[in-house]
Amino acid sequence: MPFTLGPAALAAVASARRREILRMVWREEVSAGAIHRAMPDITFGAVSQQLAALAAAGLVASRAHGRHRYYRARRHALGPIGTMLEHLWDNALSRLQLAAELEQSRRGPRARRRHRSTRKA
Amino acid sequence: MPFTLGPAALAAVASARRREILRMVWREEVSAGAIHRAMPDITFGAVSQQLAALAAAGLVASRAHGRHRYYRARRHALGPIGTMLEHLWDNALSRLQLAAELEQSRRGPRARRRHRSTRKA
DNA sequence: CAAATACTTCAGTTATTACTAAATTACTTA
DNA sequence: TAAGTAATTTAGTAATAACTGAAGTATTTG
Repeated sequence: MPFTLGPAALAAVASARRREILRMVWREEVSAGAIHRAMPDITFGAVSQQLAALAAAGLVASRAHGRHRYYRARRHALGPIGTMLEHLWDNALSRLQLAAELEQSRRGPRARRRHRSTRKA
Repeated sequence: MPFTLGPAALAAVASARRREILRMVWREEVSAGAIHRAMPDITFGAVSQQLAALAAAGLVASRAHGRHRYYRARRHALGPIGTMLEHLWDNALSRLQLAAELEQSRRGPRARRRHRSTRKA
């Protein structure tokens, strides 16, 4: 039983943010923290939530080691969708599209400005 | 240039409602009205909007004839996603899933109860 | 041309999703 | 065991998507 790719998987890859994460863990295991460091425009919590969504859809597997948790894509489970994503990623045009999408698709509240330590000496 | 399948296509097939429509027009041309008749739980307007979304994503083509408009899937444009959808549809299990999803995935306002003529004689 | 039919578009409503900030859990190490 | 680090979880907020009901656009037909 090689895992039947369901509607949840389609919903999961419909999000630009989740595709960005999927891409990071496509060929190697990456920790949640490292993924967050690569997308500093959102909080660690937000990254964790998206990882949970990908895992629930069966698109990534995870492994705990110490206080880290490593994620990797379950490529074989993605079947034809995996092929599609690889094409998408190979395509230079779509790299621009991704940037534009991430810019535009940002939902939810905007991060409040952090008071940098410049203030108050 | 055989149409590059973009992120919009992924978003389009992420919706259970749109997949249901895609399936109807997968092997034959079907008019907007006929599609609506097959899904009487939503309005004609809602169907028209979803058809517009599918068309914008390049997943369906349409042809006007008289006062009808006929839609059909652009199967070749879907590439690997098409394959995936066909697998999904062939699978008896996912047929049950679809029913459950359509039941649950309904968004937006609920249709207001029509006052049946029983009231007020 | 008026009425009917087939469909699309618009404005408004609601449900869901993607986030934030903060609280919490789990593990490691001093 | 206390403090620190890595991650998850929770409660609340904002933006978007899927609807409804109604108005608008063509096209056919009496």
